[in-house]
Amino acid sequence: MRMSDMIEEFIKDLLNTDSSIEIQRNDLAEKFNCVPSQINYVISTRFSPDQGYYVESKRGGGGHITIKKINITKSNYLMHIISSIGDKITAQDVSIFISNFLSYDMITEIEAKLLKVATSDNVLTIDAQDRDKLRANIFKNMLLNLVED
Amino acid sequence: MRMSDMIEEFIKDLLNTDSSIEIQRNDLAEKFNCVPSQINYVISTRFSPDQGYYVESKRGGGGHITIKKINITKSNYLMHIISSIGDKITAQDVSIFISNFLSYDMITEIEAKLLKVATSDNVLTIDAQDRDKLRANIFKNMLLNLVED
DNA sequence: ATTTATAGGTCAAAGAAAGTCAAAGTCAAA
DNA sequence: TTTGACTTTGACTTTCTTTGACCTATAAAT
Repeated sequence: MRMSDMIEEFIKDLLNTDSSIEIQRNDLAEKFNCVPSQINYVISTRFSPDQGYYVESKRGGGGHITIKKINITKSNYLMHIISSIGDKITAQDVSIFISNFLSYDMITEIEAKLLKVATSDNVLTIDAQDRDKLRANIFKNMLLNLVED
Repeated sequence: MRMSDMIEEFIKDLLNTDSSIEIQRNDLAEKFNCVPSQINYVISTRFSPDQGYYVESKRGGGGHITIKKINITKSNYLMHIISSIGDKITAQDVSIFISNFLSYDMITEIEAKLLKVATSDNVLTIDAQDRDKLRANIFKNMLLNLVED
């Protein structure tokens, strides 16, 4: 298992008992035997606002990083996501969204699989230049259909 | 015996003990003394959706290829549908399939909507010649993931 | 006030995998 | 014996992760 994944898991575990946590970058880096900037990498790729997290930090003595899990309603969240997606999206970004929908219990496992499959690189067998555009279109339209009516 | 056949056999052996496996392309290539892209060839010719396999992968450090074998006996009907669909399908035919699934209570309303929207003409914004082919691919892969596992 | 120690932030390069595509090879059937 | 489907190979590309050098902000000490 990748180091990034382990760190991500560790943080998500913390967030499971507490919706807002405070970590110390250097401590965490030491715990996982990695460079401190690795923590930034994990946070920026797995705990972005789009993913429903709010992050703030403070430098200097007693510095720390606070990560908060935001709670929003399903249709609000979905609508927000839909409008935030531009006319292109990568498979990775889709996958981030999906794991968040899951962690918020907004969709079922099967629905997650359907979303993932219908937008995956393997399945979208067209020129790479056009793929992200097509993917955004499919994804947004599928999401629209998940918004409660 | 052809190398492709040996690799195919090897992977199928793995899948016999485990319905979902994760391989490392380079490792496997090394094991068989072939170029890595040979693995892609084997996967694309022997582990397609029509053959009951779902494939996904991730690049970069810690990258891997996941191959999932769908349990055919559990969902003969769906597998039959999947393999009966050629490499092209129209939106109309998809829609017929979907209403059948619904009337047999094989899928939920939401799943039906997801299937429909992900394969609709409006959403598949590519040249008409390629659309039915892409649609078949998306549809089959989505169905594969509805097969209970 | 200024300095020093203590955090965290940024960014780009290097590394680690996998994907693509087309050329070249093989082999059986026509 | 030519053709065409299938296979093998490798150069090149893309994606994701790890690492480290350098930068900035804050607090504590002087």
